[in-house]
Amino acid sequence: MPETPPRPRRSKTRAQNEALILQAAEKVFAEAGFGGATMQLIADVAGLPKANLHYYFATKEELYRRVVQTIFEIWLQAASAMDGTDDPAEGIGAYIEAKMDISRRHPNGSKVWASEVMHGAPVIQDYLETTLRDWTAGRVALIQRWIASGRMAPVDPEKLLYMLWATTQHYADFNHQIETLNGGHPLSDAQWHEATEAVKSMILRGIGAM
Amino acid sequence: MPETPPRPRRSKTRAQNEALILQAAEKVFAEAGFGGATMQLIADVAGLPKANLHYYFATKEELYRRVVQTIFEIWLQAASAMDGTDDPAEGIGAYIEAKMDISRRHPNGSKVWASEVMHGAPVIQDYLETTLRDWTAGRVALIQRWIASGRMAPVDPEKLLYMLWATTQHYADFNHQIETLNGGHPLSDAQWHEATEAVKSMILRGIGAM
DNA sequence: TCTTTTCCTGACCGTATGGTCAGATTGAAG
DNA sequence: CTTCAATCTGACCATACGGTCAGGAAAAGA
Repeated sequence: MPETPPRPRRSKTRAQNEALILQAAEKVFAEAGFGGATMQLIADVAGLPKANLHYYFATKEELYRRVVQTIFEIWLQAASAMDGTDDPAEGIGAYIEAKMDISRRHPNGSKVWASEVMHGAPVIQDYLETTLRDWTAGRVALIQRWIASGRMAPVDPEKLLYMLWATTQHYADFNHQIETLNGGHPLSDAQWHEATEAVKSMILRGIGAM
Repeated sequence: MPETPPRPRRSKTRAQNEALILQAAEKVFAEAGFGGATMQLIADVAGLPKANLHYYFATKEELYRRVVQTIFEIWLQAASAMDGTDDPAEGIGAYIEAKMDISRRHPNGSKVWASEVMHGAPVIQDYLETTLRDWTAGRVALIQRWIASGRMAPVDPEKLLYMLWATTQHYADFNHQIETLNGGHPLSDAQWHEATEAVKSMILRGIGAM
């Protein structure tokens, strides 16, 4: 009974097509919402027949679930940016930079995540109650240690986390509004840098970590 | 040719039913998104037959448009909170309080607004380009005057506005996530007050206005 | 009371959607 | 070449949706 011997067989095709479909699905779910998205449109964006989607993903719900999980994992990757330093300005600054970078590179993912949470998190409720709750508890403790050591002002750690999430994700979720107020143009490289620095300076000063 | 003589006739019924339908529609659009909402479900929530909805609102789009417009007007009412003072701590503090209050009292409206913007603002694009753009320009000028007078640090006014919107609306749009991290319980009166004060203190200190 | 306008609603319709399936195609292993 | 599992897809189906409509009920004015 071999563990994983000649498994792949022809599964390179599978991996490629799954990635293609997930990418198209993320875009369509972000632009139309779960209810407004159609399997036909996702198929068109992916350049595949609709029936082929159902070969890889049995139902629309399953495809959506995979999209949300992918986003959640990307989102958690930035979580480690806060670790590895005992300087709150450095840790939180790095976290802001990581999250702003995600907002820029994965705006669709951020929108799908926001939409999922706004609708009551029907798919990722268990993630919220386990992974996210644990992660949050750990960072709250970390921030409390920073406060105890006198490196930052005694702010409410949870409210600080909410402000970090809200402010950074706003640049992804509301990018259309920001573009409109920017004369209809997407933010340039320089403007993204300015925004990141502005968020960092306002928040770090706001928590007395500068 | 009288201007507006015995107009009302029996329109009290109309006003009542329109309000009833709009309230139900706001809830359903917030929980399911535009694509996921159905006229049947809105009708059930309102306690009316579906055909009756189409008597007052010809199409689903028209009903949605009215819901979004209602929210936008509520949203603009808080805009005046920034005026009437030459102290940024007072003006921005009042604005934060007003927006936090809206997040608490109209979470569904905030969600519909967020969803609309995330999907590219198909319905309220003209509002963004006129009313919102003008309002924003006015507040940017106000903030610049505060900065010039030395009452606050020289922050980027637009990025400050984005942070105000993001942070306050987060408590409405992501209230499900916040509730989950709060042990599954909605925020209490005291917790709402704490959150408002936390947001105020972090932001006001962040812009050097304390 | 009679008339007129508003309000109400069950039944119906065309369409689009998520999902299914039988059968064709492909390509690596033997 | 043959085999066989993996991949692909046009055609199809049941359902649910937004919207329509004819006609009834109710109230306001005369």
